[in-house]
Amino acid sequence: MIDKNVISLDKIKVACRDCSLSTLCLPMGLRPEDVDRLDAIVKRNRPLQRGDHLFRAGESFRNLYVVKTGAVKTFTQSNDGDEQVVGFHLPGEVLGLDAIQDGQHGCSARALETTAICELPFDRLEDLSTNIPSLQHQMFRLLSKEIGQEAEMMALLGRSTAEERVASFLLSLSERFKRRGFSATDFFLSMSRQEIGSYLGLALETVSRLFTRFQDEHILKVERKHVQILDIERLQAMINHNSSCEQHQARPSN
Amino acid sequence: MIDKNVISLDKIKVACRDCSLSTLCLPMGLRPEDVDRLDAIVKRNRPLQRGDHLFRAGESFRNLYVVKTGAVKTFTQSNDGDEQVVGFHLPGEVLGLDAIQDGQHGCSARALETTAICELPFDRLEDLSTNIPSLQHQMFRLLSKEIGQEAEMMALLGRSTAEERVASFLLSLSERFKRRGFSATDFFLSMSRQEIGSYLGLALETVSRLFTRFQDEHILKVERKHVQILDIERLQAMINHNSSCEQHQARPSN
DNA sequence: CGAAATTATTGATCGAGATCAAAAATGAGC
DNA sequence: GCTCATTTTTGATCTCGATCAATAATTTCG
Repeated sequence: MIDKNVISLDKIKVACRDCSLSTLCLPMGLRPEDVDRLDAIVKRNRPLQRGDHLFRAGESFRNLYVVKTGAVKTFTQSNDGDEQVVGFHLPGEVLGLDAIQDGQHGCSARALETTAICELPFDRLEDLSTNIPSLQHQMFRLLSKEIGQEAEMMALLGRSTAEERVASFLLSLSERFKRRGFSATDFFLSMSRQEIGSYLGLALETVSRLFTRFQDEHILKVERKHVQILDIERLQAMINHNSSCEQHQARPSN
Repeated sequence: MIDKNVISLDKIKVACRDCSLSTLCLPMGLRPEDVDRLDAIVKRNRPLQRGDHLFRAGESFRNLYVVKTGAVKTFTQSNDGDEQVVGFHLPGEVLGLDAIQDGQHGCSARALETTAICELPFDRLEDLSTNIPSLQHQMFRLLSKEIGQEAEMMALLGRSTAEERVASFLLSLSERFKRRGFSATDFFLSMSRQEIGSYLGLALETVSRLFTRFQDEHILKVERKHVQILDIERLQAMINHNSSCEQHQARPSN
């Protein structure tokens, strides 16, 4: 365990220029010298353990955070205690974008597993953006992408059946893992059924039942957190069949 | 009618510095000379009539648009024709933010009533942002605000009952009208029940029934598109006290 | 003006998914 | 190893809101 942490620490010290995520993350489209300037403001702390908070709702906003390895969930908490999951964040994805507006985090973030994070002081990032037009452009794109993705999620929650939601969720994970160099069809869920349900606006039992049904229909093989997608076309058919985005191709996003 | 248009045309020619929306819109926080620089890139065309498209999904992205007067809906269209409303946009609100990412509009926008628009060429806006740090900051805040609002909407769609959704919708409109100097308790809906339902993930009949029920309970007075809020506290109470933890409030549902 | 089209209301029925409940599987601590 | 807590699965029931259907109000247009 201690050894493992040491290895992790080594890995997270990788500079932006050498980071495998650079095509997913902010450095995309920047000149090498500008990547180095960005790298200079990035802080890399020791990894979070499962359950650790990255930030809490109400805390004042100082940094954007990029997941380097692992996974993070963001959530809001209602006054009676139960939480609403707002998003799951995989390596290369940025957290805290909603807090720029009023300088205060609107949701909490918590590691779903051991997770390495890059920390970007936002005021430094703003300064840098005025000096590096391509970084400013990249920032605009990043924020815009988030808006587009959330709009898609709103559409999903507003219109879709439980089946479509779960299919959509699995396909989203699949694509994201694929882009990060992992298997698109064989992966581990780092979140519970409860958390998936909360995110998709479903009861945890419904999520569980759909996993079972998809398995019975030979679309998936599910064993606890381990998911194998056996028939990805069937999953895609479920969301195309009855849903909005007609030409929802794998666009060169980001 | 022709007279009316002439008057409108006069009004929409108001420069940013003299615009009543400047505290809601991009100029917020800018020095007067920077507002003028922003004003210089703003195009103001003649108003849209009800039903006119501002842009269509798939069109290439050139401009951001700010509603000056009137109202606009954004929506996606499914292959089988029916549309999903993504948002309603009131004076001072910006459209097109989701399209920055890939240079292509992901949804269509259409006037709900006669509507005046300010058009901001995005490339010019980017250039200006590198030269005016406070404008860049304002842009980041604008995008961030959109992200936060969409996240709230996701939470609403993911967790709430029909009652909470409609209450939330009315309160949102109320607040937005108020900020724009209109009555917070007496206004006209520019969208149909169908469109409200689509936006809230409800059937139009459900929206209609809730309007009727709220009226029976003396919370609203609704007459077609004309809404008067009689008991705003009751509406607020509906969205504050959450679904799971039910108090002694005389409602059989949860 | 009246006919046709659109939009809103109201009623009746039905079903997807929530909720309640219990058992089974897994993991954590000792 | 055993105990306790958490997570997941599975079954039974219930309910909110969708859907179907008809009517009523409003707008559009000849």
